[in-house]
Amino acid sequence: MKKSQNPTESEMEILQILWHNGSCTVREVNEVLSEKKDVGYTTTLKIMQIMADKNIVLRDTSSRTHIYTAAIDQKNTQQSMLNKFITNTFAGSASSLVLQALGNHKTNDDELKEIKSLIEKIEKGHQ
Amino acid sequence: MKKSQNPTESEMEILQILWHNGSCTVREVNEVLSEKKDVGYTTTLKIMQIMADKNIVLRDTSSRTHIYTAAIDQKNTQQSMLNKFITNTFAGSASSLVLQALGNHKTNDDELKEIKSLIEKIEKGHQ
DNA sequence: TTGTAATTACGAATAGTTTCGTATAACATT
DNA sequence: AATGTTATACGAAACTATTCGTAATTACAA
Repeated sequence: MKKSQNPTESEMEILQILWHNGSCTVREVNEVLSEKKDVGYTTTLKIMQIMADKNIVLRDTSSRTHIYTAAIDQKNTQQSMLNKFITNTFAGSASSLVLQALGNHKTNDDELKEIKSLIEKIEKGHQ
Repeated sequence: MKKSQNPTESEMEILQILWHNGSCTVREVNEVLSEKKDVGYTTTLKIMQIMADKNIVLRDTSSRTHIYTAAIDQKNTQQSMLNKFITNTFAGSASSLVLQALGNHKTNDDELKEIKSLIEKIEKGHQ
């Protein structure tokens, strides 16, 4: 078994689509991708083939049109990338990342509520 | 004016040192870097030269031993990288990033306090 | 002034990513 | 069967990042 690395940027774009839509064909993924950026069909195909080689996605080849499915978990992947990002960009300080993230993005009341209740849970743990 | 790109991973490692220590020579940076990972002097030198080309750092060449200083602001850089990261990895949702970051990292009471007071400020803004 | 050590400059090897052109195969339509 | 359409496979080109060996330069000391 190969060491599972973090996905590249292009691979993440495709993973977002697969996580959101479930199983997809290359054409479906490429159509969503094309809304945001100029990308050729064979480019998307190639990246998805590479992802299949890396076991980032599963590929059902039983019919001519292959069906791709994310093979790695969204939360786990995000967590692993977040850890690396905090180390690399915020010198390991999760809280300074949180402060910047909250300070510069619009957050609705429900989300704030959720964050507050998580903080309270953490504070209880600190007692 | 050139389009300012985000620093690469290796460049970020060096920037962290410059932000923390102020102006440094290549040797100083390389010594700090060597504590964490195996890296040759000329490798560090090369990256810092590239950074000077990109205007990520300033270089004082008046004496033989060049002195490097970060030329980009820490907060701005972190913010720009954070925005990209949220888009790419968290599908644009800052709050889900915050939840994951708080949930999986140790945060001390002072930091939690700071985060709470920021949330209150945001809530006031929402009224 | 000559040698030694430290520093910078240069360039090349490697690896990984991204992109896409072309070839091939499967299928559909007439 | 012939033709056109759609899909995958293959491979190469371009680009970026990383790493480091070697050469050239400079400074200082003996």
